[in-house]
Amino acid sequence: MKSKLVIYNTLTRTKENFTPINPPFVGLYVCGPTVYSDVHLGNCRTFVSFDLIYRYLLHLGYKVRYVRNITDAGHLEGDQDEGDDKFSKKARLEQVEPMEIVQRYTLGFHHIMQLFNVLPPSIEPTATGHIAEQIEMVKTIMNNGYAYEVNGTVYFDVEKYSKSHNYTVLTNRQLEDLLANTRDLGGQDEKHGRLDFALWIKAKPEHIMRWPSPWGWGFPGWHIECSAMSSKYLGDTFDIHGGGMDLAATHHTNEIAQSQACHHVQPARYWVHTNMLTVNGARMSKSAGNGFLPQELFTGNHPLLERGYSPMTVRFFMLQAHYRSTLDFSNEALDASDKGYKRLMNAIALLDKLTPAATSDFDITNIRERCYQAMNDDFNSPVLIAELFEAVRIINTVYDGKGSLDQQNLDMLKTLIRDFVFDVLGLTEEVAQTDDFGKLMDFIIRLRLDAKNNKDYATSDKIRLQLQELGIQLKDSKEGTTWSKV
RNA sequence: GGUCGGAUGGCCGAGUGGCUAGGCAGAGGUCUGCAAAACCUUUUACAGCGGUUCGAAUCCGCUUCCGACCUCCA
Repeated sequence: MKSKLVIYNTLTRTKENFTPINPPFVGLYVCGPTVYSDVHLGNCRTFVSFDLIYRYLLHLGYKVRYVRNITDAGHLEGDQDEGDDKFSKKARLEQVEPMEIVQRYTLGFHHIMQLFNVLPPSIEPTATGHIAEQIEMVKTIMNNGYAYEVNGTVYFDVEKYSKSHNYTVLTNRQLEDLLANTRDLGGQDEKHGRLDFALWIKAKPEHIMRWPSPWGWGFPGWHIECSAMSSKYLGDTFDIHGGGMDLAATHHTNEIAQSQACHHVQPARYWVHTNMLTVNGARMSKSAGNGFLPQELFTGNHPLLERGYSPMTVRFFMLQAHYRSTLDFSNEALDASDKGYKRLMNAIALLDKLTPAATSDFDITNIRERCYQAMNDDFNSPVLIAELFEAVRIINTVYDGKGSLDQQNLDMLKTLIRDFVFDVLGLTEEVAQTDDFGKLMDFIIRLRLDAKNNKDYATSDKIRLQLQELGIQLKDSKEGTTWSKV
């Protein structure tokens, strides 16, 4: 296993060598979507980023159990531990059952993930499917003395926890500062401490999504589901826990506290946080109204978009930035990625047309080594892509007859492309050249060649221009004619 | 206000104490019936001011600006 993989760990704020607890197995947990509305592009970036991580771990030969949850209960409007959960609110607005909301947006999420060629996780557990586990966990935390019940709601006692544990381990903040910036407890507030958060919430009479518990009818708090489900499927301590950076300060901080209070161990060894997608420098978010839905991006049907971009162009765009950097969205940047992606794919399409020579002007081993170096350095996909464009130049040069590859290097080049472009980056060719459409194109190209051989340039140009209007670009060369979608 | 992270050429975006990132765009050239593509060459750079160093865009300090989190968000 060529594994000198280093991963940036939010817990230590440094890059660390990746050493699984129980190799070759790797446990990976990622906080999934809350399915009360459509996923926007920023959400997608996180899942594409972890798809890259998952794919590379698989490529290295690890047996990865990838758990990514669906939050379908307990996520409140405003994190004040009061009011409605997001599903009930949306359901009331649309006059449907909350679980209809859950179903609709879960299906939508899966559809979008497929378009982005994001591999499904090994297990995709839901919060509503693990109510019993969550209740058990809350009971244990209470028994361990880190939670208390008030009128059917159970709160986590942050103050008590922080006497023996580092509550702010992920964010390095001072507890006093947190306290200073938290609102005053009102007279009617049930919480003992300002930072306390709900593990279990008493259902109001009108609340539809509710389950029986030792504390009466209620529903789980937002954070407890991830603790309960990650420990159920990956163990009390597992290898990697991931999510968007925005979750670190609250959700993940509380997850760690709950898990510690329950199991007396850190839940995850490596905490990985992906950065935000921005628009004009500001974070894309649901509430700011600057979010794109994937469908709007694909069709170009949005005021900020000049045209539509294909899912693979968008995936490529995302992978051209490192997952821990913000990525700024713009039409210009998408255009550049679109052309770059097509350049990459056009070169790959030429790969099968290359004929091996007796000698080789290029050494693919070096490029391969650099590709691994890039990915081993905290999954540096932009550097990987830069290396792959080196391979693109080699392919084009050989195709132009200005350089040669022997059989061994040609085979290595094909393996390199398969491994890194398709397996690790998860890119796909959006138009297959071998299907019926491709056969049809071959036929048209032969017709045009006949015309050209007869010096009937009027006909050959007509064919070329007509195809261009249909969005298909012909390219003549010594080896023959190829085509690509514009 | 607190914590954290940024500021790289026309745009996006890597990286690093001395060696070309890459993509897109621009310029010139080669090839070509035309077109496109490809290939070659090439212009524009590391926010500002100090300091450390033989040498800093890269380390340190200060300044300015920006963002994220601290209230729901991947």
